[in-house]
Amino acid sequence: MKKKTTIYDIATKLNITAATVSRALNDSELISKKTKKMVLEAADELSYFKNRHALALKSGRTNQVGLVVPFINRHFFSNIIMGVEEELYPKGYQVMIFQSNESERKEKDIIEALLQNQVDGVLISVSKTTRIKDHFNKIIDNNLPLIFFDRKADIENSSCVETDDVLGGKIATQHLIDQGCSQIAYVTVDLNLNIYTNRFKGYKESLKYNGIDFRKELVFQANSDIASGRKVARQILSSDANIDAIFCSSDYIALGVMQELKEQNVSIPDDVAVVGFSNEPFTELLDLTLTSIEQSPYEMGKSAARVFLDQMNSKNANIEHAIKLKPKLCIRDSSLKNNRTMHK
Amino acid sequence: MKKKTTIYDIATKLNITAATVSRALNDSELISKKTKKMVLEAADELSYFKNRHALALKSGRTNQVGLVVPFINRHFFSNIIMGVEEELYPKGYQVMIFQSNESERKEKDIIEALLQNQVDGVLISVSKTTRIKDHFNKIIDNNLPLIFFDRKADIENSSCVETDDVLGGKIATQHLIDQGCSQIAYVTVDLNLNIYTNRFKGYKESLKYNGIDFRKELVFQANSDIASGRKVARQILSSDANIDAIFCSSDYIALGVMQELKEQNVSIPDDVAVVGFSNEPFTELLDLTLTSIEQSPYEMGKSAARVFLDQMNSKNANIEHAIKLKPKLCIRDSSLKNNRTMHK
DNA sequence: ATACTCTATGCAATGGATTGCACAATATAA
DNA sequence: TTATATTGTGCAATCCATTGCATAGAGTAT
Repeated sequence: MKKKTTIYDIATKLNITAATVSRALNDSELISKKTKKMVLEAADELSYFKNRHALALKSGRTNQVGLVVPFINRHFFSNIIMGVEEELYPKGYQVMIFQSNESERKEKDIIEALLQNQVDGVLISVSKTTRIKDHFNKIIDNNLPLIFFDRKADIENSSCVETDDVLGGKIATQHLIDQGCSQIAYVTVDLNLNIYTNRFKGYKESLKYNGIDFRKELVFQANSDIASGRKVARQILSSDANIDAIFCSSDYIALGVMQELKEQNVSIPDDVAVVGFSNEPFTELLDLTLTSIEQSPYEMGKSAARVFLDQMNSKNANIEHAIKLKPKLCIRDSSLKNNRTMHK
Repeated sequence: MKKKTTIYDIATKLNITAATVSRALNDSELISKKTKKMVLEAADELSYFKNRHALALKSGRTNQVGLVVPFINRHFFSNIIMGVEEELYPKGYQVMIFQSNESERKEKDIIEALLQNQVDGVLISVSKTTRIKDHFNKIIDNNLPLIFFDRKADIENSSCVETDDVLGGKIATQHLIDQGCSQIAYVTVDLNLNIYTNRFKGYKESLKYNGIDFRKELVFQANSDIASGRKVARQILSSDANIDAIFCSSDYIALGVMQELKEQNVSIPDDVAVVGFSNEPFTELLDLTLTSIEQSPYEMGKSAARVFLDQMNSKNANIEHAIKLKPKLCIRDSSLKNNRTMHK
């Protein structure tokens, strides 16, 4: 097993001290050009590279940030990651990516590991099963920037970047109303998460604004996947509710709903208009394209990264930032009752 | 700025030495139960956590592995990541995920950073622009396990896990021939990558096996995206070649091809059958579902992780492993000429 | 009471890089 | 030639946890 090269090896070889080597490698002005050149050559020859752990130990800083998402293989989250990296990589930060798999237990473990790694900050979208929040407070206690994105927890001195989900819920609902719908079913996911309660709030506010009574029996619950969407569609169809639109708080649910409606020969959007949420890529690949709400995950990632940088660069790591990104309605065939050909 | 708690803080508080604290925290049998209890309580009270950098420095091991993919937001790669994590997380390894963005330069930087981090091994799918391979050899020189997955480079003492792409190319082509096609256009991506040369090889072998002449003019080049697929479809249609099938070495290309054929009123699969590669999730969400080759990325990730563990646990880190995973044909509407309804 | 085990703990070095302070060597000024 | 700057290096402590070796103190046997 070959030993790794250290500055001591270089020093011995050149008959100088490690201190000089260190200064030379860091291009200190105290060191003569001749020595610098010597050191650089020797370093190359011995294929030396710095030991980041020694650095971290000495300096207390790592230039690493922790990034925690529920799942990495969702378009939404992987694009957030892209955005964060894009912003942080040029500034010399390494992004350590972890997935919680929606497990509170794993989320705790990850944060423990991040703290052990002495990361300079944590960016996180909380797992939907998370109830306790000790692990978040630990981050704050250690004076590290804590930035939530999309899904947040209520933690003092933390920041967050989120979509204006209330607005998202509103514009989707308003759009359906504009299309002439009034009996709009709403399918929600776990109401424990801020994003879903906010979308729901937007839905209700929009109904009220348009003078339409909110009807509890038009609200359904599902998980964010296709099968669950199919199931809820069957529920809706077999209920007494005489609906003319379904607003799903997830594109996957919407897709399942559309598949089921199609099989049951319900015409979309004429009998029932459908709207999803998140603007997953598949929404425009479908033969019957799906109207959805774009959340700009890439921008969200960049924004979260910038908040982190802000906090790092200001004296006080814990100024709270709160950023809301505007969602955008992407109108497609599944909800557009007139002029379909125009948008084909 | 609050200082972080160390074992010395705990030692001072309890009037014992750091050595004792360290042993107590590691549940050493040398330490009495009473002392252990005291230490554990104090540690909790001071919200102590281990400094991994000190550990790494001392032990020379980090229990971290580097995982490098071209892009994180591709279904194929993100599922490989899932597989790797699934296998390595329970064994106490942290997976550091990086994306090269298909840039040789960034790939080099990442590997440099991984070495600085003293990772215990590297799993990588090489960027398609990578030509030099010094950075890979550096890993081997440092006696670290190097495992390629999907896209590999030719490096001595490294291991690799790949799809049997030749077989993939064969079964897709054979399927098209079985459907009665004989003038099969082939669309390839960057032939610098092993995966694409192998798929191409499979295509040619299959033609030969079936006594069909290989025709150079039926081979087209494109990038792995929808727009490029549309473009190549236009090329194919406007060429003299009178084809009855298009085998695309990427699902994204196949999707673009299908969109374009549809617009030009070419019937799929009756006039032209289409087959893709990778079995991206959208292939079965389309109205006209796309036949494709499943590569089981999740399994590939698990397999790569197991190779890493094998190498770690054997004395010699550089036994070469070479694993080929069997691809699977997923037959869908885009290529199935008869009995379409059966598969609806 | 003496000699001899154990048991539980302390001491000190180690790993790699940084950095304030001291100092030698050289250059400049008087 | 002597005093004074100016450069370029070296010394040693530090960051935190681990661990081989030494040892104090308690317990046991004779």
